[in-house]
Amino acid sequence: MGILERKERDKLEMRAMILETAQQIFIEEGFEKASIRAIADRIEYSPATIYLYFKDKNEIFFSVHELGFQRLINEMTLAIEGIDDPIEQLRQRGFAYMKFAFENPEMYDLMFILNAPMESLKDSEIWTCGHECFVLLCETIQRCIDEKRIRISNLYIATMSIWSFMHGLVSLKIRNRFQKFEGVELEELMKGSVEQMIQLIKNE
Amino acid sequence: MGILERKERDKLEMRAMILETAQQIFIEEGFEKASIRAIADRIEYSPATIYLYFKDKNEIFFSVHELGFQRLINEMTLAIEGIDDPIEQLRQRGFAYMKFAFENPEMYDLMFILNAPMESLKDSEIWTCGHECFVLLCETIQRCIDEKRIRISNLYIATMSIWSFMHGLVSLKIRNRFQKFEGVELEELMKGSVEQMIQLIKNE
Amino acid sequence: MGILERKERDKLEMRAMILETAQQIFIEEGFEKASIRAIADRIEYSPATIYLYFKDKNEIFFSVHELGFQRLINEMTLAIEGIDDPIEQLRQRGFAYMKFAFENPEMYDLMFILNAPMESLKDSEIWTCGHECFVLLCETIQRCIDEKRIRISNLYIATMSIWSFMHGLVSLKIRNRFQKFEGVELEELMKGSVEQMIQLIKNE
Amino acid sequence: MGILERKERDKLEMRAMILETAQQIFIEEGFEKASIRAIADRIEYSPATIYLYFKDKNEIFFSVHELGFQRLINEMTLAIEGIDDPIEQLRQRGFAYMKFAFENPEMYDLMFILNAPMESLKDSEIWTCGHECFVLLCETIQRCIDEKRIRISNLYIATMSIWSFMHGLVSLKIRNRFQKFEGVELEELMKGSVEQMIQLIKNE
DNA sequence: CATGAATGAGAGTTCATTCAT
DNA sequence: GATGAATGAACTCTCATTCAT
Repeated sequence: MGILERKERDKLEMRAMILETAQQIFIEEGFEKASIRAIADRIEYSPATIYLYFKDKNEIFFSVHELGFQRLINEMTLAIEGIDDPIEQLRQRGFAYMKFAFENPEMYDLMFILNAPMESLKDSEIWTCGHECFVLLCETIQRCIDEKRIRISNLYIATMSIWSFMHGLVSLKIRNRFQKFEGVELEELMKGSVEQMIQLIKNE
Repeated sequence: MGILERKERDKLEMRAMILETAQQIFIEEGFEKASIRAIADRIEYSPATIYLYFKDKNEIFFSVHELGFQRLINEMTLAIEGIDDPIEQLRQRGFAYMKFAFENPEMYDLMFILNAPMESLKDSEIWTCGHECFVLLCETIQRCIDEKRIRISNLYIATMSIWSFMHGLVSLKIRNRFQKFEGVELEELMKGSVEQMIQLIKNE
Repeated sequence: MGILERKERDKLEMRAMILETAQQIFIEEGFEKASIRAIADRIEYSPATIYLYFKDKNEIFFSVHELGFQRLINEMTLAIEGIDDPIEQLRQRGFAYMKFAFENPEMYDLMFILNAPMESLKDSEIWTCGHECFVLLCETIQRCIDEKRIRISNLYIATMSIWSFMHGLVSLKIRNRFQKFEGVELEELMKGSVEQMIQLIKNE
Repeated sequence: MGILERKERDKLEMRAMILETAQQIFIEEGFEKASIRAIADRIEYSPATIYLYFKDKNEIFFSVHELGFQRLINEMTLAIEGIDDPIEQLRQRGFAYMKFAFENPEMYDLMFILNAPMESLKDSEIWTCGHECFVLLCETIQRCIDEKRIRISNLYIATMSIWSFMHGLVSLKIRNRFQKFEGVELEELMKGSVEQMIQLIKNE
């Protein structure tokens, strides 16, 4: 029925609107400021309304962080379009990851640094969205291994190392621990580090 | 003179006491629980008194995180005692860093993840304590470079890369993003990654 | 006619369903948990629908408490089946009352303690269901008086006294004011009190 | 020191003021309306201030109900002044209890009907204030028993029965379940019931 | 020096109820 | 007849901070 469909669509739109707003607020003002009330104010609904669409605050931020992963997954997929060489794929995905983090630092925070979204995961559940993103990285690395293009043979170790390296880079930057490097064209330096890392793991 | 000196000494002692207590509380109960009132209660002074010694909460946590750095610097100094080989120094310092993080996760949080302590830095100031620690790492790496033991020649890039890698490892663990690896002897895997990293950067 | 009748019947069925559900919920989870939404959820209708059948929450609880009275009246009727001696009837009805209260404490609450159901009574109305139950007690007591089996001659005073005594017993228990007696086989003590009361009012 | 004493006194006065206000509000508007905010508004302090003097809402209402018991105990003590005959003491204490309940119905509610104050008692604690009041009743009854003035020999049963009877009377009245008797000079009838009860338990 | 007292601002959440559709 | 959507008005409680004394 057209009516049911429309209602369903409206409902989804409202959810999307809440999520979009929540996202905006903490991108602009940080996670701490993103209270239920603040969201409600901005969409010009009452706080109670929010609870019609989400169980509690954690559910909202878990959903927002899923949105973030959709975007990141998208970026990392686009990043290798038309590229066949697995090392080049790795490089491009690394840069895409960094770019995402710098363009959306609050979102990156939520996705990879804050405790909040993980706390809303019940024990039985799994960090699905994080996993999907992780799989993308694994694919590229698996190809690198299969084609003997990198000097690491264990997939787990390779993935963990590369991800950790990338996360360390961006999170130290985001949380302002790279002050010592400021003034030296920090972002250039970071890109240089990624490049260096690739040179190191590359076979020959 | 004696009087002034005593006053000065008293003041320092009080500061130290507050810091020690603040440290205790959030090592035991986490950052969230370490409210001004909680600290005041434990030292049996009033909250207002704390403001005689510290400008605000962030300043306290900045100072506490300095304590953390003293301990980390100590660990990293001990780690290389009697070791001359720079690569071995690097390995031991890496493990010491990891050990510190896992044994003091709340402190590591404060030192390298939380925004709070950095927010108390005025623009003119510098992250001194972080710097000292950083310098230790630089020394080892500089020796590695000088003696051509690693495949990186730029000190900045080398330090940034190695530190990022280490920080990524421990912070993803602390913030629970390594769920995918759980069950695979996570800590073993992490140590394996560090070892792998050393193999990669080592010359020959 | 048929249509109107059916509609009328449907309406009554819906009311009954709502009441039955409301009753269930607070028997299981207590008065506090029995929100309009909780009822609506369980019957799988919307909260708004409930307002088509009941003016407000109090009216629902008034009706539910009527259900309770139906059950209590039933118990008190069964209690004297085959018993002719009015004193014995009194005893059995007393025990039946106590039993009902202990087996349905939340319902007893609603019937005799909570304000909610009485608040829905307009001034002109009368507490009919309470009255019916009251009448049963009066009948037995009237017989006791007529046959000179008790030492009280005024029906009002006798009824008020006996009911008050019974209600006092069970309500102090339900609301946890008998802590001092805990450990002394409280329920035994209470039955002893009832028996004692009967001995006291009995003639000879 | 005078200063310390004054401060101590001020503190106690503030506590008393909060309690007095809390009491007023729910005497005037009922327990449900007696929110922390309502209290704060009336004393023209902020809600947060209340928490400087009381741990939480339950503690306030527990304290208020203690005040009530002080008053009740006082009334019940005065009630027997100059009276030696234990039966007469019992009568006077019964009337004093009833009078208290009718003059302070909301307070009686809190003391003997509402769950709230009991919930704030930890398991280890005991309902001290209720106990003290209870003891008064016991004393009188014990004397009645010792002097063989009543037809009950078991102190527990006697106390439980008499208290229950009295509580039943006043609580059914307070909670509006005596509608059937309205118009018959309800309060007279109730006093008649008390008198009747005394006649029944009296020896000879 | 130390503090008791106070607070403004804000948090998340729940509920009975209404009304256009 | 039924309801989805919405809300206003509450609720308790916590916190960093200030200031007169």
